[in-house]
This record gives sequence, C-alpha cells and structure tokens, in this order.
Amino acid sequence: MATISDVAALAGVSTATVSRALNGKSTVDPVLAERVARAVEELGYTPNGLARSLRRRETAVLALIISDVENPFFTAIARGVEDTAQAAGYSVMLCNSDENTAKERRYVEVAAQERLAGVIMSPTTGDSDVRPLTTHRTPIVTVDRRLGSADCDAVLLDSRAAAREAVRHLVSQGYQRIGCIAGPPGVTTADDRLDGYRDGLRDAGRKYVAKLVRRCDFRETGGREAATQLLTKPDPPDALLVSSSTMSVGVLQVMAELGLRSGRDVGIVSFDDAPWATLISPALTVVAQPAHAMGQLAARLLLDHIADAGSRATTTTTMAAQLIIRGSSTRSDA
Amino acid sequence: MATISDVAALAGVSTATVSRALNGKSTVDPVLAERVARAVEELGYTPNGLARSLRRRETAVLALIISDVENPFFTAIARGVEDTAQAAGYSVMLCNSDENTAKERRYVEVAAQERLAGVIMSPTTGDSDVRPLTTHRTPIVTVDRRLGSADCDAVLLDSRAAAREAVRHLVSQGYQRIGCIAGPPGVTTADDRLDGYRDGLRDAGRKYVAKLVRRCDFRETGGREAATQLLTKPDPPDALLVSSSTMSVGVLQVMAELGLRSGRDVGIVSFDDAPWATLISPALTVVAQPAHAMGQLAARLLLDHIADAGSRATTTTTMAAQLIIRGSSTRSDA
DNA sequence: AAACTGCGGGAAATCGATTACCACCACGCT
DNA sequence: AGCGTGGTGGTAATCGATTTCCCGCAGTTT
Repeated sequence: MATISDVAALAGVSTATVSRALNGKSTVDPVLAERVARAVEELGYTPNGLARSLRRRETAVLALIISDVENPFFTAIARGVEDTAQAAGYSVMLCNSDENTAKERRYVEVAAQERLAGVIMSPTTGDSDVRPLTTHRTPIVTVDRRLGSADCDAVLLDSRAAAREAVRHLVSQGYQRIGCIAGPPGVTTADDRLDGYRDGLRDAGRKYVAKLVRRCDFRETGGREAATQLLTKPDPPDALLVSSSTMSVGVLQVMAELGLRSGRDVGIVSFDDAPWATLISPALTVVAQPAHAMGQLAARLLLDHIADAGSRATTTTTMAAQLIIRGSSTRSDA
Repeated sequence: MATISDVAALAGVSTATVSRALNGKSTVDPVLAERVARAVEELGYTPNGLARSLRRRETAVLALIISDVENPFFTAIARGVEDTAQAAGYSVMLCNSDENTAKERRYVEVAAQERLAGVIMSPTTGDSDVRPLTTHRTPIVTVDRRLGSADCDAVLLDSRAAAREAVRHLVSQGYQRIGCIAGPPGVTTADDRLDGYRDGLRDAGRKYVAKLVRRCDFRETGGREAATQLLTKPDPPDALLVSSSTMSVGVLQVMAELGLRSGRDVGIVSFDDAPWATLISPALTVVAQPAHAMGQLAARLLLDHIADAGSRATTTTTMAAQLIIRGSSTRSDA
C-alpha cells in the first residue's frame, strides 16, 4: 500500500530521487540512496508496476497463446518460451485458446489492452484475427502454425516433409493400406501433414483413398473416434499416421480394445515423442519435434523484435523433425 | 496508439462521456453513444488496460505459480484454473518455479508489483516467502501443497491417507519388501506421502527400512536415479510406491532395462492417473488425483476472496484420492 | 575574479484511463 | 411563476510511477 511518495517523505527526499535511487539510471548521493533504501525496507515498499508501465509505455510480460496446455507438445513449447523469457526478465501469460477462434480472439484483445510486450501464438486457423495487436504494433511470433494475414516471424516444423517421410517408412515396411488421422481442417499443421501424407503415397505410386483418412481434434477423444471409425470398417487400414501423441493415446486404446497389436496388425507412426513412447510394447515409432527449442527460438525472436522496435525483417524458421523408428511400425517387432 | 482523448475529440464529446459510453455505468444520450462508437471504430481504439487498472486499483489477472508446466498433474490443475478464471473474465499468468525458491520468490514479487488480483500457488516448500503479497493483501490460495506462514485458503489432497491405502493394497497382494520413491524433503506432499507410507507399513506390522526409500525430484530423471539405486542393490524392494507419474516413467524405463516386469517382479503403485497408464502392460495401478477439480476449486475460492475483499474465513479443503487397481500391483497380472 | 561546465536533486508535467463534483437543462409540482 | 428534481455531460482531480526542465552549488578555466 505504500507509494513512492511515502518513501520520499520518510527518506526526506523527493519522489524523483527515490525513483532515481531505485532505478539506478542517474547517480544519486550515497547518503540519500541509503536513506531511501532504509525507507523502502521499513515500509515494505513494492513499486507499482502498472504505474511504471503506463509511464514507460512498456511492460515486461509476454503472452503465449496455445490451444491446449494439456498437450505435452505445447507444454514443451511453453517451457522453452518461459525459460528464455524468464532469463530476460520477462513474465509469460499463458492463454488457452482451446482451438476456439472466439477465445483466441479474446486473448488477443486482452494482450492488446494490457499492452503486453509481445505475443507468441500458435494460431487456431491460418486466418485468425490479430488486428488488435497489429494496430498497436505489438510484435507477434507464431510457433508451430502459420498465420496468413500478418507479417510476423514464424517458427515452424517441416510437417509436410516429416509426414512424407513417415509414409515412405510405412511403405518400406510393407504396409498396404496406409491411413491417416489428421487434425481439423484450417489448422496449418493438420493440412500440411495431410499433404505430406499424400506426397508419401504418390512417391510410392499409391493412390489416395479418402476412406482411409479421418480428421478430428488433436485430443485423446478425437483419436478414439477416428480410430474406431477407421478400424471397425470393412477393409480397414493396416497402418496409420497419427498427427499427435495425444491422439495416439486414443488410437492405442481403441486398438487394445479391438485386440489389435501395433506393428504386426496395424503399423503406427505418431507425431510427438512422448515420454511413454518406449514404455509400451511394441514401442511407438514417432516423428519427434524439437518443441522446447522451438519455444526458445520463438521467445528469442520476439525479444529481439521488442528490443529493435520494428526495424528488422520478418523471418520464417523451419526446423526439421526426426523420425524415430521403433517397434510399432515394423512388421517384425521385437 | 489512439487514446481516449482522440476518441473524444473525433466524437466531439468529453473523455468522461467516452468512458461512460464504453463502460455503460451511467446512461448516455444514444446519439452521443453512437458518435463515440463510430469514433472508436474509425480509430481502432483499444482502451489502455494499464491506465484503467491503475485508476481502478484492480486488475483482472491471476497468477498461477507451479513447479513444472511439463508435469501433467500441474497442467491439469492449470487447465482447471484457467477454465474458471476465463469464465469469470480473468486471465492467468502462468509461472514455472521449477522447485526453485529463488525463482518462486521472483514470481511472487512480480505478482505483487503488477498488483495482480490474486495468486494460486503450489509452494516449493512449506515456508516459501510470500510477504510481498501479504503486505498488499493480495489473496492467495495454495493448491496441492500447504504453506506454513500465511493464512490462506488451501485445496489439498489427502496424500497421507492415499499413500497408506496404496501400501495396504501392496501388502494385501503379498509383496514383502515395499519401497518408496518420494519427492524432495520440505515439499509438503512429498513428506505427507512418506508419512502415509510409514502408516501403511505400521498397519501391517512391518518395520520401516530406510534402505528401501529414496527421495528425488518429481521428474523422469529423478525416478530413473532412484529406481536404479533401489533395484540394483542386493535385497532390492519387490514393490514400489512412486510419488508421481513423471517419476514412474523413469522407474518403468529402468525396470525395462533390467528386465523386470511390473506386477510379477516388482509391484508398482504410482500417484497420478496418466493417460498412458492403461497402454502399458501390465497397466499401471495409480492413485488418481482430481487435479482439474482442484484447479477449478482453487480458482473459485480465489475469485470469491477477491470479490469479498478479505472478509471471509480461510478454508482448507481436502479432497480424496482414488486408488485404481490395475495389473502393475498384482502378482497374477492378466 | 568572472565565466563556464557539470552534476545532483526538486518541482511539475506526463502516461491514459476513471470518477467526483458541479453546472445546466427540462420537466413537473404547488 | 418559482422551485425542487433528476438526468446529462463537462472539468478537473486522481491513480503512482518516470522523466523533463531548471536551479544551485562546486570545481575549473582564463
């Protein structure tokens, strides 16, 4: 409750001196500085960050807008962002958009209103509306997904190439009817992975069969539904490319219920290297994404943008995924 | 960049009228309101939340301080907090303390400086320092762990009873040398679970053997190290109570490397019901914690406190855990 | 000794909103 | 006609910091 004026009064100096003593911008007589320090201590004074930010026209808070804090891929990104932001003295406001355009929009507005220093987001759709931010020249960096509208930095993964490679691997293992469980239309990574899936089929001279493809949300329940539909039909796929580890949980549950063994009965390749991937049997073949590094880089880029105040070309960094082959995608699993 | 004065000038009214028109506190001539609305639209005006909060002496942001965003238990809490906060129009600042008192302390300071509306935290230790918050009368709710110092609401789980029940279950299954992998000393849940473990042994007339207990951090690497030490000694335990699902990942990896099968060779009960618990074979017996509900309740309590401005007794809610018995803790697994 | 330089610190403006206070007008009542 | 009364809207104070501007003093130069 103590204000800078209280401190000034107690120390017998002006508020200007208190401010200078505390921020160390200008030199202050050591005697006065000491008196100020004692007054601060005695009053338990904490500067009001709102007043400071208002006057300085800057905050030390970033927003991170992702679609699901419970998805390990996004938490790994969050961790990366948080680590580098924290090291630079910034705090992170975490926002869950839930793949919901309205919620996302609300958070974008909050970020604009609170005049946050910058925003890192994984947009729900390629044409998410970020105008409240652009009008304030709030720097934006997208991570994992692209944004069509704004010209902002992007940290992406080459999903298409990764999906293609995964399909080629499944083909090489002799799987004949390779299916795909992809994310919702409009989400750039979902579309990219589906494109990569088609690329892979084309490489092998296979044709695309719509009945082997399902699109669902990036969650366990999405995976369950898609897998149930695909695997209980006549002519089910004998292999699946699954777009996230959260979906894979659902897929593997359904397979267990149906008595299907991965690898032998249905080859599985999943995006995201989950910690449990090697605990199951056979172990899960995955497309590992450098999520933590992506988060770190996104934060680094954003902080650079903030420091440079808009002078600086926008960049797009595409990172490579790594296919880690384990038992779930080989016919002769160990 | 547009301010309320710009809007006022363009609409030909005073700033007071603009504010009233926008906040709907007092009635405004529809004609003027319309002019204001058009001016807002034309200028792309976004009110400055900092100025507003400064004047109103309140913000619509909560802090959530947890030790690890990558731990599914905490993200489930985060999700619960975020859901109810968002529904009430509040945003959540997520802070990763990393079980590090200094980092935690820094976030507490930031929360105090930014005059956040309230804080939900899972304190690193029972005597974490939250004075910067208490001097500002910022309401605090602890979740999962207790705080010795401040008198604040707490949403806890009866870890001790849950651990005791888990041990009794292991005893009933015929395990003879039951060990425990607990969290770091000083963390209230870690100590509680260890106490519950002793309770369970005492119930069965067993004596506590220090060599069967290891304390380590709540992460995969912690679990690995502890399990390696315990399982490669002479007279290893034939069952383990593990304090979190993240630790269990490490434990199960080590067991796989050593060729030990859970259930048959080593009975395992783990805290936290992970999504993958049923994917492994045998499935993992767990102590399920209602993390999402805990987060929701914590947020609810905090919001109530904010609304009531300090008049209101502090409460402690203790929720019950649920032991879900699966194959990893039965000798005759399916 | 006068003029100049530099530095430390105080008074007051400033950031951008909200809101207390007051002036004004129209209306209704006696 | 005169006097409340209530609803509107403008003026200016306010929130709590930072920062500009300026003054005075000490030390240096000519």
